[in-house]
Amino acid sequence: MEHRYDHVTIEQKWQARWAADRTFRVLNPGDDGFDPSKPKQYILDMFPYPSGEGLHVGHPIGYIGSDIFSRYMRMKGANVLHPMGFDSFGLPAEQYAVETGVHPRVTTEQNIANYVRQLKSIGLSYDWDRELATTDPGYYRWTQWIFIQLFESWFDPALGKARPISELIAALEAGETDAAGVPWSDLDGEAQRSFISGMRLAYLDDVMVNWCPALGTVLANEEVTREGKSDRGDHPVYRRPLRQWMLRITAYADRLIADLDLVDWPEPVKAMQRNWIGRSHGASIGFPIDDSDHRIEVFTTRPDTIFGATYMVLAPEHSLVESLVVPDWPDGTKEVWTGGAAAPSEAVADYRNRASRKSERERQTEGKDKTGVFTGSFCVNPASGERIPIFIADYVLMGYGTGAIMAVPGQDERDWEFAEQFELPIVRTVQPADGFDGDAYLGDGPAINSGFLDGLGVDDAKTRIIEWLEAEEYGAATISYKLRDWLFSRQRYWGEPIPILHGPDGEMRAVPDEDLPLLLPEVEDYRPASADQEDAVPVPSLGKAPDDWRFVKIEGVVWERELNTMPQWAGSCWYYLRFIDPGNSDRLVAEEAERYWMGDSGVDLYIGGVEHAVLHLLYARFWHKVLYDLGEVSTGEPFGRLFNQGLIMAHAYRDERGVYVPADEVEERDGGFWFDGQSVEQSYGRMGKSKKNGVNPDEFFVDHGVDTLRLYEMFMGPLSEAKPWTTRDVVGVERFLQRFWRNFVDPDTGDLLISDTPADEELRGLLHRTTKSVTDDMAELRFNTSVARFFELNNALVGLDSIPLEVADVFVRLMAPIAPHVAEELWERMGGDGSVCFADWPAYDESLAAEESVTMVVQVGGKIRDRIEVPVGISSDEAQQVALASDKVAGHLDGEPTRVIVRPPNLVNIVP
RNA sequence: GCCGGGGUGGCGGAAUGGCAGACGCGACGGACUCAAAAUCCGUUGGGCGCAAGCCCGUGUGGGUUCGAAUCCCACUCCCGGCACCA
Repeated sequence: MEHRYDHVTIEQKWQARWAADRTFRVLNPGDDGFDPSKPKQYILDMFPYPSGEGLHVGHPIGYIGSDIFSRYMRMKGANVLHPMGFDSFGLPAEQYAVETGVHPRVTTEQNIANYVRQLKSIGLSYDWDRELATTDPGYYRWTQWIFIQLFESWFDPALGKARPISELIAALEAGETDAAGVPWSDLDGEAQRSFISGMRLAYLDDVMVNWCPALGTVLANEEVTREGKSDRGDHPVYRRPLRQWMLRITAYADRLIADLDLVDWPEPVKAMQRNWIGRSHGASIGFPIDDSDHRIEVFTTRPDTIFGATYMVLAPEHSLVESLVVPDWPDGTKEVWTGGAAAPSEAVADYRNRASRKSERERQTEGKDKTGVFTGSFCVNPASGERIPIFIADYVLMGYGTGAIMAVPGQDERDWEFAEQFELPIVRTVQPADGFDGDAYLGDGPAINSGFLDGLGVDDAKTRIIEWLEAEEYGAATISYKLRDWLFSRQRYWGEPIPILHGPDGEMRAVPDEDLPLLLPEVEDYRPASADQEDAVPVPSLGKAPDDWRFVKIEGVVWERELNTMPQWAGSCWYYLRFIDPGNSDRLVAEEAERYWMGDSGVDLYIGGVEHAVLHLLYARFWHKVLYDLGEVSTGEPFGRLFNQGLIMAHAYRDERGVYVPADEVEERDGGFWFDGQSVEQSYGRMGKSKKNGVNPDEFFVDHGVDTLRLYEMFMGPLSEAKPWTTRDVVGVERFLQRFWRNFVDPDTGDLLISDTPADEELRGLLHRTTKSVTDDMAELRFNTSVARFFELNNALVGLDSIPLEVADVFVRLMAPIAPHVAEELWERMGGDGSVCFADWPAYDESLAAEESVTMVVQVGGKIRDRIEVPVGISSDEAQQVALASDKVAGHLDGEPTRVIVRPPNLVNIVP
C-alpha cells in the first residue's frame, strides 16, 4: 500500500524541481557555458491567445507532441530552443473591457498567469526565461519598428526584393529613374509625395473594406467568412470605401508561391496557400471604346477565345463606368438590357446603388441568376472587328484582374448564363468534343469561327493570339493573382498603435526610433465608435485618446498621430524571432543568435493547427521575406518544417429542447443515451465549454495524472489526425503506468526490483527492437506506436522477480520524453546521473534487434497454407526445400509447381 | 464546381507490395473475494465444422502482380479548404 504509484506527489515534485533548477533554460551563442559543438533544434508551438476560459484537455495535444520531440532532441544531444509566449492583443479582452471597464491589460495578465500555470502543470519543457507576450511594450516596440521598415521600403521589381525607399528617392533625384514615365523634377511636392506613398510596402489607400459595425472595425478579407460574416463573432460585414493602411503583400506573390518548394510542410497547407495566392497565366487586352480614344483593359486566361467575345462586362464599381453612360438608349438596345429604366444614367445609377448594398453573400448566392444593365456604349473586338455592347454586372468583381472582362459565352459558363438571360449572341470558338451536349464548352479542341486561329488547339491558339496582340499593340501576356494587398488598419483599442504621424499638409512620417515604443494611450471608454446599423462609419477608438497623445508638436508644427491600430496578426508575424533574443533592447534579435537558431532553414519544427494555413502562416512568411531583403534575418523562409496536429473531438449531448447537457453525466444503455432519466441525442464535434463536453485538465491531473494524459493523448492515434476523446479509454494507459511502476518498485518495501543479472536473449531482443522502433517513431512524430511498444515491453516484464538493469535503464530513458515525471522519479531512484532529460538517448544493436527465428509463411497460389519457424539466416534454397517439404503444402498442390517465389526468411509462394 | 485528405473488427487504431486487425478500450469466460472494486489468467473479424480444417473478409467495381488494405483506372460516400477569380 505504502509504495504504490502516487502520481500527484511525483508530478508535483518534478515540476517544482524543473522550475527551481531552470532545467530547460537554453543558452545563446556568446553566453557563458554555451556549447557551440552541439547541433541546434528550434522547436516551436503556435502560441495561444490567452482566453479567459483557460485550457481544456483538447488544447495541448500539439504542445505535448512538440514537447516530446524537444525532450527527445535534448537526449540526442542538441541545444533545444523550445519557448512559449502569448498572442495577447485581440478582441475578447477588449470586449470584456467594454462590458466591465476593466482594462484589457489587467484581464490579459490574469489570463496569461492562468495559462502559464496550466502549461507548467502539463510538464511542458519550455524555457520560461524566454516567455513573451505581444502586448508587452518591450515586444510591440519591435512590431512597430517592423511596420516602420515596411513604411520606409519599396519593392524593386528589377531585383525582385524590398529596398529602403531612400534609395528610390535618391535614384529619382539623380535622374537615374523616373516616376512612372514622368521625370521626377516635373512633379511638384505633392505629386512627388503621392508617388512615393504609392511605392511603399505600407501605404494608405482608398479601398473597399469589410466593415463590421458590431465589432466596430474593418476586417481583412481573410477574416470574413464565406457567409459574409466576421470570422470572430459571426456578425454581418458590409462593403465600404475607406482610406486604410495596406501592406503590399502582392509584391511577394511569386516568391510566396515559389518558396513553398523549399519547405517541408503538409501538402494541404501548401495547396491552400497556392490556391489563396491564385496565380494564373493569361493576357491583358485593351478593347477600344467606340467613338473614343480610350480602351477598356480586360484580363483573360483564354485569349484564344477572343473571336467569341460578343459583349463586355465591367464591375459596377469600375472607374470608367461614368464616362461610358450615354444620354439615351442607342438603336438596337433590347428591353431586357435596360432594367426598365428610361435612360442609361438612371439604369446604371440604380444598378450600382443596389449592387453596393448587397453583401458578399448575396452576390454569391445569386449563382445562375445574373443581373446587370447596359451602359449604352459599345467597344470594338479587336480580333473580330465586331461592335459589342458594354454592360455592368456584379458577377464581375472589381477586386480581381482589371475589374472588366471580355465575355465569351461559348466557352464560359457564367457568360453563357448572362448571354441567355440578356439575349446576347453566342459564338463557339472551340469545336466541342463528340457527344458534347452542354452549354459553354471548357475543354480542348480545334479553334473555329476564329479567323487565323482556326484549327489550332487551345494552347497553340493562346500562343498565336498573344503574338498577334503584342504585334498589334492590343495587349500582352500577363499573370494575375487572387491575392490582394493586406488591409492592416483596425479601429479597435487593444492593438499596437501604428507609429505614424500626419502633418498639416497630408505628409506622413514615421515615429522616430527613440520614441518607440509608442505606448497605447489610456482611455476611459473602450467602446468602439460603432452603431448597430450598417450606415455607421468606422471611427478609430484611439480618437478618444487625450489630446496630449493625439497631437505632437515638432519644430512648432502640430502633427497628428495615426489613430488606427494593427490587426491581431501583427504580433504573431515575427514572435519566433523574438524568442531567440527576447530581452534585446537594441535590435529585434541579435545577429549571431539569429544565425545560430534559424540556421539554414529556420524553425526546425513548427507545430500548430491547420486553421492558420492562409492567415498567420502567409502573413508571417511575408514579413520574414521583407526582413530578409532588408538584411535583418538570414533565411528566406521562417519555418522549415511544419506539422499540423489533429483536433481532439468529443461527443456532446442535447436534450429534447436542444440544450446541451454535461457529457460526463450521460449514460449509454439500451442502444440510446440518457441524462437524468431522459433520452438525449448524441453529436460529435470540437470540445468546448458551450457544448458541455470539455474535460478540465486540472481535475484530470488529480484523478489520473499528467503522464497519463500525455500517454493517452499520444496513444489515441496519429498526431496529425482528428480523434475522439473517450474518457473510458484512459484506463488503459493508467493501468499501464501502474503496472510499469509495480515492475520497478516493490509495493510492500518500496525497494527497486532491479538486478544486474543479464536479460535473457528473448527479452534483450525485445528491448532492442523496442528501442529501434521508438527511435524511428520519434523522428516522424509517430508517438502512438511508441506507446504501443512500451505496453509490449512492460507486459514482458510482468511476473519477473526483478528487472535486469540493462532493461530498466533503457526503458526509463525511452519513456522519458513521453512520460517525463515517472521517468525522472525512477531515474533518480536508480541513481541516474542528473536529470533524465539530459541522459543519452538509448542506442540499439541492429543484430540484437533482429529475431533469432521467424515464422516463415508458405503460400500456394498466394493463399497461406503453412507457417514454419525458420532461422533468420535461412538461405533461399533451404527455405524452398523446407516449404516444399510441408505436408500442408502437398495437400494443396498436385504435380510440379510452375514457379516458386522465395523471400527468405519471411515467405515462400509456390505457384501451382 | 475546383483543390486537398480519407473509408480496415463493437470502438480508437496497427500494418505503405509479403502472416490483415499490433497495442488499447469494450465484451465474454475464469481465478481471488462473504461480496464488490481493484488485480490476475484466458477468449474475442464473420461463417461452416465435434475436430483437423475449410471458406469469406480492409467502401464498390475492374486492372497490374507469384502475391494488393498498400500500386493503377472508374465509381461512391465522408471530412477539410476554396468558390461568379474571367
